Amino acid sequence: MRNPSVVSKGTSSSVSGASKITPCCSKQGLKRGPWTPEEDELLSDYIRREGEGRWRTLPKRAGLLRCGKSCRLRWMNYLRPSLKRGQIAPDEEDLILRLHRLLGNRWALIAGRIPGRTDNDIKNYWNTHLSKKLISQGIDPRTHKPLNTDNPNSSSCFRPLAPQFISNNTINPCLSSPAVEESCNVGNEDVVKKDHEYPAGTTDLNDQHYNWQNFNGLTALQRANEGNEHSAYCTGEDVFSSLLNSWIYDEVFGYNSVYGAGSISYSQSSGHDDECKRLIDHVNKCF
DNA sequence: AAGTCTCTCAACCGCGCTGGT
DNA sequence: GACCAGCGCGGTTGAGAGACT
Repeated sequence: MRNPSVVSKGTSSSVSGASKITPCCSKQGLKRGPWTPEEDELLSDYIRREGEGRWRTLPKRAGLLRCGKSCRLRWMNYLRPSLKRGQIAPDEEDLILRLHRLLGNRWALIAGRIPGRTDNDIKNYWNTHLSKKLISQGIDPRTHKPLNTDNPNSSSCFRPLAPQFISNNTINPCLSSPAVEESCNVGNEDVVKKDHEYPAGTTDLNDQHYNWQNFNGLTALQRANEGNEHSAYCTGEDVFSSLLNSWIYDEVFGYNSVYGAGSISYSQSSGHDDECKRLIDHVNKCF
């Protein structure tokens, strides 16, 4: 944990570039570091009364000497009543693995599929447990493929599934799952608006210069994850959510063969291809 | 008991996106 | 279209706790 402190001139953000100061964190007199129970109570009480949002002005209104960012983080990662504390269960771990293979390091997206867990939880758990576990099993945690020491560049071809499917109407040839490619490359159709083309020559989605997190389909997916799943097929968001669910739980990924038998059992969706086509048709209509 | 090492995870930082003007 | 404020995300840090010597 970081030492409680008060921000003064010359914090790291201001040192690195005076022209690029994050305003809410550059104010003098703001407290940093671990939150006290009193601060937690102030923040919780305020949000219970007034609701979330307007983080920028929240600290002042709530009587806190914190920046809005810090308040948001504390609420999202620790104080929200819906949060689940304690160890990650085996079924959650299995889900994280599946989702990470699909989405890569999109922790917020992954967390959106796991009730009560935050992106920070997932990220920490991945970095401290799962990546090591996969390595010990001879699996590259980044690519989810067997580690190949002979060919250190073999992983460069890997891309998580979502961007190929969502941002390109042509499926990338480097897709790791031919079955997915086959089932989702339906007539080479546009699935969603092409606001964010996958940059030519980009070989690694973890490349920080290419950020697809806010691609329409994924933000839509996130919103869908936030509680609209009951109204399936009403919006594009719901379709993505449904589609993702079917991907996660379908045997098309052959997960059992890689990670061993899962600790949870999902009913296999019969007619997966038909379902995919139906969903994609619907998405086309929505957009 | 004391010192050192390792692990965990809360918190911070910087960047990119969105929406308003 | 340009600019700006606010928000959300992924990567990283480092204090504290526990394990080990």
